[in-house]
Amino acid sequence: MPQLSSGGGDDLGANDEMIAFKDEGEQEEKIQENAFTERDLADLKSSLVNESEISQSPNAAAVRRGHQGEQRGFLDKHREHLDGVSKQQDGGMYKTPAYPGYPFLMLPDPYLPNSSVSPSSNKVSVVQQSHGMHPLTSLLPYSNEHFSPSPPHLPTDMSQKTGVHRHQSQDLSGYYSLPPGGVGQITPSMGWSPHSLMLGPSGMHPTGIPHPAIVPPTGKQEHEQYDRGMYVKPQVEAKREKEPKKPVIKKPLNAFMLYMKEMRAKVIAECTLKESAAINQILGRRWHALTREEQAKYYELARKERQLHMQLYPTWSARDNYEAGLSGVAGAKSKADWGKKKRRKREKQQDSNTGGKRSAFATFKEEAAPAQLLQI
DNA sequence: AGCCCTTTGAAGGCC
DNA sequence: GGCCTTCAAAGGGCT
Repeated sequence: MPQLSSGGGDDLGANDEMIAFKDEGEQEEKIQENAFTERDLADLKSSLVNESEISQSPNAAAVRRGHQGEQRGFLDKHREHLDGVSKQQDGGMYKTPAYPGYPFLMLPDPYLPNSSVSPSSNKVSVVQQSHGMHPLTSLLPYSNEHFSPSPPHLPTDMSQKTGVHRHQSQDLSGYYSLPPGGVGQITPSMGWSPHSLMLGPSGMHPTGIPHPAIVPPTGKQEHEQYDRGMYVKPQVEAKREKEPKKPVIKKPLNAFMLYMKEMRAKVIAECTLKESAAINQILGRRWHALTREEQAKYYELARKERQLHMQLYPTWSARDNYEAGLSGVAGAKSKADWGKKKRRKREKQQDSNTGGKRSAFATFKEEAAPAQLLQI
């Protein structure tokens, strides 16, 4: 198993090493990249705005009018934001060998009505929270309060599955100590956020530690009906409750996913876009435009997420969610459906290899922003 | 209702 | 070890 082969150290993030970008002329390239990103974002935005204008968006014209300034403002803000982060993390993970603990501690009140941890947060609270918040807030539920140096609920030997061994990582308490004033930019909308404390019974880890990675088998985590104790059972779910199913433990988010969670709202606000596919494209490009240090922040976060996940669910394997087809909305897909999906994907790939049917979005991409969009 | 699209990264299986 | 596949989030679009 890969985990085993990681050398047994506490570095579960062996794979979190930074992607080696071109070293040659890197700075220049980075600058060009940023400049390009601006241009490119403008292209994408304007094409998308045009498109939405056509499709009767009443704000589209106004958006386009304020387009240039807005974009400029956003990029500046973005840089300031990142600068701020860098400053906050000065002496952080790459300067200090022993990572002193993350400055992640502004605890947003998850119970505030406007908090983006609300079920509808991603739809409504488009402008907010990301600033001044840090993704690691999501780790708060696993602070010292829950984690004693040797969690009593964790067996010394985690291996329960044959061939599965998820080693016990080092004392995490150091990671989750709460340095005074250590306020990062935590987005409460990120997966492992304090609101997970409100998880219903199905979101409760057997150890008693609630975890957002555990979602009811009936649906996507993002629906978050368990939020703030305001959970009201939809009929369908009430039905399903009759036949108890195993709670779903989701994969921990990787660095890019964490980045997306944090930045999505910003991009949506700035670009007046909602289509996730387009947003994700922009985010993907921005991700590449980040400096190594900036990316490192997210790799580190992701590493910690994995560590926690591993400690909480030592026997969990990513494979667990494969055949169950648990990522679907219904969450109750049959193996047959899963097989179908697999086949479809294979066929799709074959199609693309043989110049088969292309997605509408791919077509749109090429029409909207020809060569530039695909660069970086 | 449920899948698709789109992104990157992690993990697991297969050869 | 390299390659391939699946899943993680998100939400509009499409069937």
